[in-house]
Amino acid sequence: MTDSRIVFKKPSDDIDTVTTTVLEEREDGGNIDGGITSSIAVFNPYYTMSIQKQRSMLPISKYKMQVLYAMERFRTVIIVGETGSGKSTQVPQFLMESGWCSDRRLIGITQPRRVAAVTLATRVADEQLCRLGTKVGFVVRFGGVTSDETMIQYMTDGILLREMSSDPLLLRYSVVMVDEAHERSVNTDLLLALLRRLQKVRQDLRVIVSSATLDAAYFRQFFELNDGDDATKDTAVIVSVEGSTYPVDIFYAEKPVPSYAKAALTTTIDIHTKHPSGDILIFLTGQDEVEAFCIDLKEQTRKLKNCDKLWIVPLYGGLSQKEQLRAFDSTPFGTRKVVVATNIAETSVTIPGISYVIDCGFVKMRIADPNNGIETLMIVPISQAAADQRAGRAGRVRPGKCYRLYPETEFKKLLFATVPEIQRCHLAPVILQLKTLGVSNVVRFHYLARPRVKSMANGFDLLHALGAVDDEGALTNNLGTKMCTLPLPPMHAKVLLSSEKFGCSEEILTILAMMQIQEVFNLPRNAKHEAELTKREFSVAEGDHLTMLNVYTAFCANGKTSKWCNQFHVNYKGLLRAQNIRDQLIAYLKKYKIKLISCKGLIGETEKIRRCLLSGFFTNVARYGHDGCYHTIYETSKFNVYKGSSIMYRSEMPKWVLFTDVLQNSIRDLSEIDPEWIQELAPNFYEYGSVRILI
DNA sequence: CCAGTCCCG
Repeated sequence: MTDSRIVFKKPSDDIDTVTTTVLEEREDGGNIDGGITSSIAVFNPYYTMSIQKQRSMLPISKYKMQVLYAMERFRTVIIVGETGSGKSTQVPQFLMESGWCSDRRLIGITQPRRVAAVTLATRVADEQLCRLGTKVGFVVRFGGVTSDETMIQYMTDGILLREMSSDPLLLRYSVVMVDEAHERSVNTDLLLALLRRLQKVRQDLRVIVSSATLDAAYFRQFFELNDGDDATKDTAVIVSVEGSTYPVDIFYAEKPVPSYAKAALTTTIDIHTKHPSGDILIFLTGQDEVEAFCIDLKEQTRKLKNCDKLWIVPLYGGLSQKEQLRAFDSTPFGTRKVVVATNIAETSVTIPGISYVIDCGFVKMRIADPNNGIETLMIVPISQAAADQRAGRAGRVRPGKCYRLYPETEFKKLLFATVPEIQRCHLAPVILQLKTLGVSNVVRFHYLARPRVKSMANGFDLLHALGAVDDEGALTNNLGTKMCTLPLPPMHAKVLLSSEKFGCSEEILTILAMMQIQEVFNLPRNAKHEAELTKREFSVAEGDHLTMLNVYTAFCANGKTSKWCNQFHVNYKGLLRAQNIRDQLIAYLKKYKIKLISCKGLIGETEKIRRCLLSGFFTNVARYGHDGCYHTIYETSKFNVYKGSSIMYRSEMPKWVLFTDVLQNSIRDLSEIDPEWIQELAPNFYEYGSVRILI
């Protein structure tokens, strides 16, 4: 441990950047005094009060008049407030109560996650003393509750993007509020850019940008950027940073710590004696590590005598809801809760009672290589902003401490902010989305953050090779427009749309649904060997995609029960989701009049399926090399095979494979292919004459 | 030995 520490300040300590900014106007300077006080909200401390009293106690309530004024006066209003300030629940109610729905138009609020849309709508319906789905409703992928009476509609951002393709002017809405804009996901970035564009033709549309951080200036600049039309030059910023932050002391390790578990328990933090109260949140990069760490903690607990008991909670997305909720349980007296989490605890889940955070400094992130377009799940250093966000989790109920398992010198080398997703991901889906909405020049579109030119070219190359766009880059009539509508990434959509031709749409439908879930098998550490054996039973020599088909078929044949899934270590939660997705895709196939044909029992059964997969995944093919690795055709990358792949059970590795998932340096979800098929199915993608291996 | 980030339609 070094002496270097950084002290997080309370909002009220920092007069320059926080308390003076209440409402800024750009045009006429008619400031309204916000009168910020330094009240700090903690984890719903008002739960004993009436709902109306609780509402009035929220920090945002003091800004009600400012919000309403700004909405009258400005077309875009940026609201900055911490989680817990009440902006997501209160602002829509302020607007509804002051007549913003009187012309039967809706206030729409977008959320990045489905659960948030549902829980916010439920809460607001409670506050309005109405049944969910009447005045207040929600819409998410697999359903929703709304009616003719609905005035406030919570939804996922994906739903609103989709709605824009059928109603480009969003005429149903008087106000659209984009919540969690600071997360800078592809969807929120696109929505903001599209809404800005829409404001030019819909003068009456109000946009609220809701963000938890102080980069309001960036959003404001974006909405005001003069591109020859200054009708959009009216934006107000309301900053209400009061939320729930207490000071957090930061401690750095002297040198980077290689082993999370040992370091955290022995050298960096003395969990048991030094600190009087507060639970501990530990950020690791992967689920596997989370489980391993929990086992370590168990060992420690056994060794402990005469000190705090530790209570061992893993938290990651793969857990069932019930298992996730264990992280919320309060601990018995004298017991300290230790939550070991993936980055799920950065955004999706907030655990109350945390006073200590241990930050490993890394995160797993999906990143596309702009050269070959291959998306890989990589372990990368976090940004300074992400490190501060993690630290902030220690200061929600009382002053806290954060231990960073790396030196301060390393912290200073980190990127200031996380690169927005649109600058890291594959752009083919983004291009399709914009094309659907009639953005003709996708390259010159006014992005919130401009993607790299090379990635853009790569996105177009793929869409062209798939047949979704023509030589001019315009959507092709049949394939292109259908691909835009399907709730699948472009390569997956291509596979589905060509499945009838290959005579195996029934099987492909199942495989694609299974490919949308994260893990097919659970391999618990305590029953690893047994789980391996049952997994082997399902495995097919030709590869993982046929294995997925096997699992789903067996799941259906055995009554789709959780009991069966547990017995065979199959991911029940995932399979139910696969079933939902499958049902939704069937509806699209009916709409497109694509017949459900099965190849079961026919000659060349698996060949049909693998050819069909290749019709969409021809960019992801690799050849087995003498070095025991798989190499892409132009030798741009080489990979190991993920040890959980079905083909690892084979005595001899297949010479050619297609892959549909990449983690770090390993390809996962492989199917064996014949290289002859590549030229047949993607005649224009590779320069066949020049590639010696294909001759 | 290699290693189940997180979400959206």
